[in-house]
Amino acid sequence: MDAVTEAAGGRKADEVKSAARVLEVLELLGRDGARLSLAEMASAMSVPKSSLHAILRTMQARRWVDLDSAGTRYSLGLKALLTGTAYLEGDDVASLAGPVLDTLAEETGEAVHLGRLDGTDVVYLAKRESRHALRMYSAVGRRLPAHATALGKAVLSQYDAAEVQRRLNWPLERLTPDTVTGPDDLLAQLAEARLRGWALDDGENAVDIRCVAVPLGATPSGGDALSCSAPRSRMDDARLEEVASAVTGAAHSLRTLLKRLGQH
Amino acid sequence: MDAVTEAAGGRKADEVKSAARVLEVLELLGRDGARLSLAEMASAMSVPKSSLHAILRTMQARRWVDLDSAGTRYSLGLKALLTGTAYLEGDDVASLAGPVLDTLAEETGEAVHLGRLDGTDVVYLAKRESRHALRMYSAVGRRLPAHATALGKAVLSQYDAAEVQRRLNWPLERLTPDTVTGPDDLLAQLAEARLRGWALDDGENAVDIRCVAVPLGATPSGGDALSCSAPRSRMDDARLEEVASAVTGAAHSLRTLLKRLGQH
DNA sequence: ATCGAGCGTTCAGATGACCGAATGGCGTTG
DNA sequence: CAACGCCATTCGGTCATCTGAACGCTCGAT
Repeated sequence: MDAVTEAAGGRKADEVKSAARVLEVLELLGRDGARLSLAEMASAMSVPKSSLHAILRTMQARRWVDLDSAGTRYSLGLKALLTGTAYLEGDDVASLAGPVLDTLAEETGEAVHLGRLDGTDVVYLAKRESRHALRMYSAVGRRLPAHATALGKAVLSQYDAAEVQRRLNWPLERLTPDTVTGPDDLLAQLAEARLRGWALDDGENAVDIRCVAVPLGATPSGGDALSCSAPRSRMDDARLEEVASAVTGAAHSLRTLLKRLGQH
Repeated sequence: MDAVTEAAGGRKADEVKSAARVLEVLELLGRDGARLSLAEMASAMSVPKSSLHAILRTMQARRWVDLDSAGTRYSLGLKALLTGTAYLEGDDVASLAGPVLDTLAEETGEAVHLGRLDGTDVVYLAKRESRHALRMYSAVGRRLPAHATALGKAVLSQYDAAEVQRRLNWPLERLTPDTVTGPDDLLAQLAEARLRGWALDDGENAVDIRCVAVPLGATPSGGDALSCSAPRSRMDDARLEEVASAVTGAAHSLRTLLKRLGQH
């Protein structure tokens, strides 16, 4: 029955306007690295300046946004730091993953990640850096399109074709020349991943980066997966298999820890 | 000129009610590790259930809070993860501190922190873990009273007595038997820290933990400091001096990096 | 089975927020 | 030196949110 609200190209139904705006401000400042003026934000959000002004005053008073000394540029405040880390501490999967990621990072020597599917994106929940000098960039909280990452494909491989069709926005966004964009290609890759037990990203998200991921199965909060990424120069096909089995082992350990937790 | 707003023992001036409530929800879920029901939150915040209900619906639709499968317990959502890390990425001090902390952690082998004063609290902006098995607990985003931490005292030692009196809430909260609570004791410690160049926390915040901190001087966003913490068993007076000089060196490096950045 | 306590949810009236235009301050341009 | 552009900020009328009480529901206890 919620189709009614979404139909007619309409606004969201019963939303509290200023509540939604607060969240939109946080998302805006979080995305663009901050440093925006009131006028810039108002136009970006299509909200009257005067309305946004009152909201920003409230947020500033509570230290959720900072105003620079000139009084003209807003950025995220210190209170914003609290929520991110608190989310991770309150999450069973993320907090149990620590030791597993440590082990996996040590075994492989490469960058390893815990990711979670959120809509059409994958969000990094935790990471361990590669010990090599040549590193890939990543950050906890960062989002990447699910269809272009091993993590995303690992999670999606647990769903059936109809579910995948429903969840993603077609056509898929292209990030590199190798990004898969059509449903047929993606579904074929997912089927392969399902059989094999792990998903592959071969330069589909960042050129020259190969990445292997294994889904964690039914976790309370949607779909999680573990991955290991490295530059192609350190990840030939043979090495890929090695890494995949290490990641599979780590995923198995984490699943075991989660089961144990579930039984109190 | 910001004294005007704080003066007059001010009631909340023009706050947008639902905006303030959104932030309060995030703070509440962030503090208590989440898992709260609507009724619990409503009573904790002294807000009618029905009002909070609409706000939580809005937050849930945007994935800033999650509702468990039973539909009765709220926790932080995935969007909350974005702001915390974005704050750190947008902050010059925090992003330059990485390598400096790495070096300091390697030199000392103990837990090292970058902290920032926020009101009467110190917030951890970054940390590196001790390499010993016996570790102290800490987390980025976590808050501790400034007067009971080396980080807080390091920052406060840069202000004069009147400023310190004004900034803190007297009497100071007692966390351990050794916490200083009176103005005279604290001001004496701050004067000592100013002369010596580093501040000390000797079990005033957590029993058996000793911590050394050095202020970073005038940073754009208030007061920052670097610290190194260890259990008393690994931190006798001689070791304290050693560690203090390592932290001082690290603080100097970081100040140099910041100056260089300031000159483009 | 019956009751009751707790939960999330709904609704119509009262209150407070939102909006657009107008104001005053500041740095930059002609 | 003056005029402009851009900025944050204020103010009263209109409308949407907030409110408190009532509802249906799922539990656990009687």
